[in-house]
Amino acid sequence: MGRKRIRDIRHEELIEATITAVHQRGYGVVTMAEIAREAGASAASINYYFGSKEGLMEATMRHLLNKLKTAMIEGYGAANSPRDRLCAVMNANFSDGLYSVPQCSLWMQFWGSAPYSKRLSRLHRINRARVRSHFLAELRALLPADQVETARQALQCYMDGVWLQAAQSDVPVDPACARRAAHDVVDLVLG
Amino acid sequence: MGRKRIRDIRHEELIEATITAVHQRGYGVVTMAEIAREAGASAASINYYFGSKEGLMEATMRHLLNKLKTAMIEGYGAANSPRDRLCAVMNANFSDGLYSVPQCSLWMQFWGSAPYSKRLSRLHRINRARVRSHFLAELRALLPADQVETARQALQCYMDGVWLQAAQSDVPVDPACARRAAHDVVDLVLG
DNA sequence: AATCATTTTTTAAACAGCCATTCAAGTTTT
DNA sequence: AAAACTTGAATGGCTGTTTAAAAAATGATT
Repeated sequence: MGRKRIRDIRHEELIEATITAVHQRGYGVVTMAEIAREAGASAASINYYFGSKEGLMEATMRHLLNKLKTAMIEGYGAANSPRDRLCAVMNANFSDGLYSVPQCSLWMQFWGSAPYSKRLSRLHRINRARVRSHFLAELRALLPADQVETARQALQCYMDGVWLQAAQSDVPVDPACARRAAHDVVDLVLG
Repeated sequence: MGRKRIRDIRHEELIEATITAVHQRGYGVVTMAEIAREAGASAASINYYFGSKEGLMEATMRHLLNKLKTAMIEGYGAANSPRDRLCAVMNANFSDGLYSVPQCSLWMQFWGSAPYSKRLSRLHRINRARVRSHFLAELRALLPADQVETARQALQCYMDGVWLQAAQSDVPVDPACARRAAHDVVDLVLG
């Protein structure tokens, strides 16, 4: 039990430091030394735990994707109408623990880097496919077949767009407010 | 007359090469040498014409922003109802000359880098404000006041989201198709 | 047309700096 | 004692930028 403790603690610390440091300095520019300083560790220890810079980035992305997945599953279970389940997907993306400027910033930087890394683009593809199929499943129960795809694109692109905007905000964003706006958009799309 | 020719030719060549090279390799990773090779020139000549790597990037962004501005003004003049003008803004963003994978890719990378560069973030802010005010002006004529802001966000975020998606596509995108989808979304939002 | 001084354009090579990664030598924990 | 953890320092490679010198274009003068 104790054997695994330190390893887990360092993993979390370094991933949190990565989120902060990447947000502050930019994905392509941030250095191992900066991330290490943010975590109060040394650059060498990052390689000890993650093997390489890319390994750290992948682990950080996995961490965020897991948070998203968890939030989604949680909200999905509580909802019991198609419309509520649609909103649950939105709520997950705009949940308190996920929808913050540093995390949206990181997400956007990952989007930018994904096309150039096999490992990152795989994660990206999987996540996008999951969101997509959730949307489709609910929309099919609510709209005529020929409107489903338009509605899905509108909702999914809206979600991405909001994150993109949040990533560039220089003031903190308000998750509750974003959720309310998202519900308005859902209602708008459902007519 | 002939005096200015070479300078202008090189500017265009290098900017085109930048779009291609950044799309292929990524904004944060692409090197001066790679861009130069793409243009059939030397890295030193880039500095001769643009002063620095950042100068080249700024010039490239300005080039794209100008294309967008031109396309927008053009379509705006031809439209003569609020709804058509809304579509004109969309059409500009999805016009044949602008809506391509490499250019969307560049745009996304630009979004990611903007927060870390005074010069780039200024360009970004100006462009976003222009789109925003165009949307608001038309929506005010079409919707009750309390729905205008929701509708604007839905449309603007949708636009950004579609670009984001295009940037990650590994097959060419279809501008005409994107415009049609955008019109559907406009109609959806207008009810 | 031909010459030649001047300006503009081009690049190879040198420069200076930075960074991810490795490694050996320590420290701490089990 | 063994295993796990930590890091300072060395390594090797790569990058943007500068420089100096050559090549090409230009324009004035003959």
